[in-house]
Amino acid sequence: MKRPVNLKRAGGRPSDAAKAVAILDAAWSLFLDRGIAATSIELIARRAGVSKVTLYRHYADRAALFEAAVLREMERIEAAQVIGAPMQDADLAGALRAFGIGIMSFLASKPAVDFYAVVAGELRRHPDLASSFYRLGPGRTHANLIALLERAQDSGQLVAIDPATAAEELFGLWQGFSNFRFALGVEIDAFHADLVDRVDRGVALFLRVYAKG
Amino acid sequence: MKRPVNLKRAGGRPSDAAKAVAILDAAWSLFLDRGIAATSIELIARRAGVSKVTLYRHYADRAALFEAAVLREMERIEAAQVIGAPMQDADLAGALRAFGIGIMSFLASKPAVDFYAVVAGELRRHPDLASSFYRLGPGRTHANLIALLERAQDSGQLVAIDPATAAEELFGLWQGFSNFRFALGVEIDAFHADLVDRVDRGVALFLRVYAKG
DNA sequence: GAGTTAGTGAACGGTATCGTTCACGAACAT
DNA sequence: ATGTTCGTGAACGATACCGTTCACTAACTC
Repeated sequence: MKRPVNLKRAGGRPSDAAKAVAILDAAWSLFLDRGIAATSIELIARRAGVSKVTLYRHYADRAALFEAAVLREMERIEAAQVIGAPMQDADLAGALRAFGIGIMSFLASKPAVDFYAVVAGELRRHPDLASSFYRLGPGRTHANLIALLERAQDSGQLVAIDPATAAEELFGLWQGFSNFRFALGVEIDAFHADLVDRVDRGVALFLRVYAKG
Repeated sequence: MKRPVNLKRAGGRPSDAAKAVAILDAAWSLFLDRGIAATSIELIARRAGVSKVTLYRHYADRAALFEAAVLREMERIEAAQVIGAPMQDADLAGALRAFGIGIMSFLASKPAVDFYAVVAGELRRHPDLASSFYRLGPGRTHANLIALLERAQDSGQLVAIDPATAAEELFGLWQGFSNFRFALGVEIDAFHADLVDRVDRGVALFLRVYAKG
């Protein structure tokens, strides 16, 4: 029991929160540059402008620091996400369009692409992080899209189909082969340029098949 | 100039090719277990049952060994792939169905999922390998599917559309959210169970919109 | 002021890795 | 038999990293 945390924490020099975030910033940028396994604690401390002792005071060890960095990035991404917000879907096509633009812009954004590049190789060895990632990412998107489609069915705008299947199809129409582009970091500018048209084409095709009346 | 390769290679003990493949086998299995950066040369040599000197005689350094392992795995995968083979497409639906089943079975197969898990994090730092991967993988699939659709257009089975766009849409219908499942290694059994139905649904939806007549 | 905690820079012991070298035996061609 | 190459096991020097300790200063509470 080295540090009796939360025990008689009365006086003493206050912990510098800015250093904690500097450490996470440094760690994340190094993860991007050279990968997780190839990034040493010493290098992180140096780039953060912090002594190694300070780093170890904030994060118990390599693994704890890694998890903290990944979780912070997840939260950032989650906070920046506006997809699936409860929207007025009087106009179903408009709602789908907005949803598609939101999710595809997000997937093609630098934070998302970077995040994926960092954690992709590591997730298989961190099942807890992998499931968190799945829930916050594709799982949530899928659920939100299902909910949207169900509301449209309830209001008689869509024919009766399995919403989960339909949601996969619609998302697939938007995504196409682009998941490979995101993973490899290629042709992303071109994707952005075509994004809105791509989403509109997907919505149009989807509604031509599933719209009622 | 340590080893004047291909110079007066007359006598001498023959190089043991089996050891070279044993090294690649060991390297790949270790890459899968612990990741590329966390796998040491010494460990690879030990698992391959080979001395470190022998390893260095076959592969100049870490990077060369890594590239050799990845390239061999690419070739294996390419050899096992039968997608896009010239097929009789009197029956367009049947041709699309066969194509879809082929490509989606492949993407969900263990070698493909494993390959992706190993190289995903590393490709961003190996642009040459990344472009090779893109060409052999999604690029080739896309091109083959485009060719198939163009033939269908020429024979009057499809309405006039941009084949590249249509190919993306069709592939997207097949894939849906499954790229995330593959990358995370989750729900792959369930995907296999539903694979044929999924492909058929995609083909049906696609043809309902684009089939002529 | 006293007491307590945060932070620094430097150094520690221990371990691991890289790529190489050495002496030696094994397998081939001539 | 001779020469040449392949392979082994062991050790090498160099470097890097981990997580900790030390002596010291800085910042805060009481």
